[in-house]
Amino acid sequence: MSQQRPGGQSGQPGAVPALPDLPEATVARLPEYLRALHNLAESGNDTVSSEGLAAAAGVNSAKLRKDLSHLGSYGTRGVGYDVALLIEQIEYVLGLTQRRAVALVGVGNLGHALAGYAGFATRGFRIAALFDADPSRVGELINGLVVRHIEDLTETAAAESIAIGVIATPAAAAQSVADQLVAAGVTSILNFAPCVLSVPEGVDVRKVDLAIELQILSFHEHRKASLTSLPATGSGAGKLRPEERSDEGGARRLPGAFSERSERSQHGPAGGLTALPGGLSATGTEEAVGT
Amino acid sequence: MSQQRPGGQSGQPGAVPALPDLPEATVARLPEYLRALHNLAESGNDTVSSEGLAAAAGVNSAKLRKDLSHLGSYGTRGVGYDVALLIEQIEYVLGLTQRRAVALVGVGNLGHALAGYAGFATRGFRIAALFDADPSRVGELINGLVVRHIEDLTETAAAESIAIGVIATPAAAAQSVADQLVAAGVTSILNFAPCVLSVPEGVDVRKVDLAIELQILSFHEHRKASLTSLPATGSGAGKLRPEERSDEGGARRLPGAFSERSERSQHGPAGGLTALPGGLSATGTEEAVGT
DNA sequence: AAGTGTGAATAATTTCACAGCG
DNA sequence: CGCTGTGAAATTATTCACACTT
Repeated sequence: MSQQRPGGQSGQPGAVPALPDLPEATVARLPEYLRALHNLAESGNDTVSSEGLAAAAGVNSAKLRKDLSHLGSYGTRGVGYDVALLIEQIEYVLGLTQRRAVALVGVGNLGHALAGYAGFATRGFRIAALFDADPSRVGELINGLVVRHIEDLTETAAAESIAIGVIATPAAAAQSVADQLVAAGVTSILNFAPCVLSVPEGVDVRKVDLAIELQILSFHEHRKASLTSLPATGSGAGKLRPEERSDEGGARRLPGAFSERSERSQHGPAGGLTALPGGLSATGTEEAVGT
Repeated sequence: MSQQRPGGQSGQPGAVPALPDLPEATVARLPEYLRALHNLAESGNDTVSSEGLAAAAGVNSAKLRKDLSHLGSYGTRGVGYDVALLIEQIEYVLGLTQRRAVALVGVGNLGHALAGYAGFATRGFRIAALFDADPSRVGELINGLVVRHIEDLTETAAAESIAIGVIATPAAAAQSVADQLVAAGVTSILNFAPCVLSVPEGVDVRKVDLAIELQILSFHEHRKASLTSLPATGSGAGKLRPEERSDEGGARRLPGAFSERSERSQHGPAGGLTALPGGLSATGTEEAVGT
């Protein structure tokens, strides 16, 4: 049963993939489920329904069940999912049974914060090395790790079996750092610099850009404001024209007045989640980056 | 022409929306285009083709054209897009014609880094206030701003017209902070704490979770490793079983050996982008969070 | 020619709704 | 009965390919 896509990418009929190739959207949500499950486990729950887990993870239950079904799923009808078993399964699928070594490049403002991030350790990773190009920073001790010069990257990457590189440099340096990471054999990169990286096939890059997140929020603010301040401007404003210099002041404070889709994609807005039933508080015990 | 969805959410036939309601996926990409456009403008280009802009933004040109067509689009056939005009349009749509005020709650490790983030200012936002719950931190001066106690939030939010709240507290405090932000009239929240926030309808929440990003990368690492280390294990390994205690050592270093889809969703991997044609370097001038 | 804008085709994702198991 | 697992439907997103404009 399950296993919707038997053959994977390779058309070869005989080969069975060692791992199911999950839809990307599902992969992106598994970590969220995992966190919720850990919270539940800590609260003493040893079983949970799709409804309960979905609420704790901020998705709807149909989506959750579909996602879990892709892993072959380990629920019991009429009962729910065994929390410990599901944790084990998801951690396995995500490759978290081994603690992966992370190299952080760029120990500026953000780099410092990341180097001190406790969530690294608690969620399956180990910061193994810090690098910077600035000689005046090399040698500095951060959180028990010494900052090395970027030129030592290749050597260190091999010695520490670096699996993931995190780029926290200015944009101007990011591509060069990425090239060096790739040359050192790193095939997964998390990029905090606001620029597009070009990497060879087989290398995964994920990007986090604070300003982009804010700009997306800004769009929705703009949208909400334009909907409320001109409630029924029947004519005019045919299209979008920068002339509308409104201050968007209109009415503040009216939650419940709109009816956008109540759930959003990816890391997007988690608005409109049905309030949690009872003891399943969504508030966890882990800390934010930094504390 | 264009304007695929004339009526917007409201079924009312007479009402014309002040803003087109763009697909979420498009909204999420507009900031990336905007950044690329600013880079192009700085490099002296005053016009760009969809091909060129797409390359600079890390997407393919068909997607870019479709995205831009949703805004009514301002290109010239046979020529391309006017860079300055497109910048103006996108900034308008994203609501960046006004500099929005941001309140940052939690000035720990990460909060400090965010408070010093230059991209805030350069990309349309103004950090207007810092808050923390820890009395020993209140009064501290960060980047020219004094840290206030969280209790002053409502008052300050009104005085400074805070549009967006950024939560950089431990997870345990995040829900409470979100409640206070909402109570103060803030309808957009960027959450760095690893937990799901429950907010009333009409409030947008976006989440950034470093550990989740790493775990997604971990999945792909795991996947790549299992594909290469057992190249043709015809039988066995029928499903996913945590027994496989392999070290995934196998073969390191083989870019170009796999053939995943060469482009990825949302903020996901930007792998496989065709190398930029000529002068359009994707490397910008902006800095990463922190520097 | 060169390159946008867009219908139509395809693919991915989400949601529905319910059969069937414990 | 309650709740999972899942086909089928609905929705959303991406890609193709080309008519059409400058």
